[in-house]
Amino acid sequence: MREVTSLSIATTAERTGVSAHTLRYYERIGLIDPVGRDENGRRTYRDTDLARIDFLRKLRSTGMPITRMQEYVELIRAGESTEPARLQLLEDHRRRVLHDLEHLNDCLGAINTKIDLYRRSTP
Amino acid sequence: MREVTSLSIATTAERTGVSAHTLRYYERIGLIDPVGRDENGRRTYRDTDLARIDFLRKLRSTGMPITRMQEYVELIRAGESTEPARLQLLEDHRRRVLHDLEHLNDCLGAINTKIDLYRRSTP
DNA sequence: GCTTGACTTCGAGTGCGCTCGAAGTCATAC
DNA sequence: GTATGACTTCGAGCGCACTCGAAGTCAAGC
Repeated sequence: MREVTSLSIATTAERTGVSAHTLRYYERIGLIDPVGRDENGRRTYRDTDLARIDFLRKLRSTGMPITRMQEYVELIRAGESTEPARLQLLEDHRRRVLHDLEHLNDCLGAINTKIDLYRRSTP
Repeated sequence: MREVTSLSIATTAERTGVSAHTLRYYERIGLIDPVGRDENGRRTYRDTDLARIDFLRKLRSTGMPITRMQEYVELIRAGESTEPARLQLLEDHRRRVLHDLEHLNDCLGAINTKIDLYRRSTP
């Protein structure tokens, strides 16, 4: 038996780390294109869907707001001509991520300093 | 004229990047010890208050929940004997920050890959 | 002496991103 | 045939961390 390319919402939830509730929500708000359905009307997810979800998850978990993500997928739907705009959007987001990395590192420094302080006073 | 060590809430807000509303909120929920007051009952912040606020801000902006921060300041209030517990709390948080840094870097890679892809197809 | 504006308290409101629950359908297992 | 359990839709609810607004006080400027 081969690996099937069509997964249930439960399996998709498990594999992507996005709850079934959230998967439906993402579809509802247009973040995910309507996925396929089986003969019983149940959602079926393909590898390409999974890939999309994974990437969206990465955008989300790096702090991109839902509305921004909606813009992004709108651009995808609008066709190839929007590639420069998509590039722009991702580059903007990358700047944000780089900034966050810097900030996190900065804060890490302060936390380390504090930890060292406690270590010295409580050996 | 020397730098005064006693700042208004507005100046403190400006210097720390925390709004006056939020400063009062933090005090209300016990994150900041009650600060001094001038003869008119207005809050006055000292350098030590600023330092505390700055550090709390760093904890907050690295994802520590308010409740956790409350635990931390409770430990400080409870005296020196809680230093090991504070150390523990900060070390736990550092682990979290390190994990987040890793995650952010990971996502950055995916974003970069996508950007490269768009750059290639839209030269 | 009145306006301005920065402050005070308090509780209520907001925005985001889920998260949940109710009520219903369907297919397989027993 | 009925129980189980995974799914469906839909709208409502939630938790977090602020954020705001109303109503009042006070001091300084004009």
